[in-house]
Amino acid sequence: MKRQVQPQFVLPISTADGEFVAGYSHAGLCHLSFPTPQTGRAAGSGPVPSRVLGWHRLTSAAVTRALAGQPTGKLPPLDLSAGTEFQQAVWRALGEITLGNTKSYGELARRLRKPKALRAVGGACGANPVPVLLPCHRVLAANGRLGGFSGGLGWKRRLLGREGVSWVEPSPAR
DNA sequence: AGTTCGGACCGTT
DNA sequence: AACGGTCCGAACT
Repeated sequence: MKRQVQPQFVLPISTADGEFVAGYSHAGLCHLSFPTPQTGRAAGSGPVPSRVLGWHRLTSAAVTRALAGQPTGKLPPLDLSAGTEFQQAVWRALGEITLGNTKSYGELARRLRKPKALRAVGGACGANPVPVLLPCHRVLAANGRLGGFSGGLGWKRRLLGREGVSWVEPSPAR
């Protein structure tokens, strides 16, 4: 059961690391994307409700602080309804990993009482609609190895580094 | 010590 | 039916 929740309002977030883009539904923040080479698309449809503007202020501040390796502070309501039950469970668990700490995919799977679903956990992390704020970058492979990252490993290294976390680089071969 | 291989396992498309 | 942001042990170097 998956639903397609298209963001109704799309607003930019300019940071020192580039322009992020936040998408909102009527229920809250439902999408956050990393800066892309081609930026600027203001795909806003119609006037933006003040309630959404308020959410966006929270999102902007949270992203800026997260990029600086600081606590995000208050977050806007998150609309995770686009995900399956399993994905939403993983995403909620992501929110419990505090700043500067990490968990492995296997540990997350165990926490969800599905110890053998560690691979599926990886997939769910990759489908995280709100990266950075839901800290999927704090999920490493076993033994402290870096693991993967949908947004590009460069971002994972950058985010972890700014939080003071150390990791083990993957072996050069592949 | 480190590295490669191969199977096992789960949710998603 | 096939693929992953995996893991573990075994068999190598």
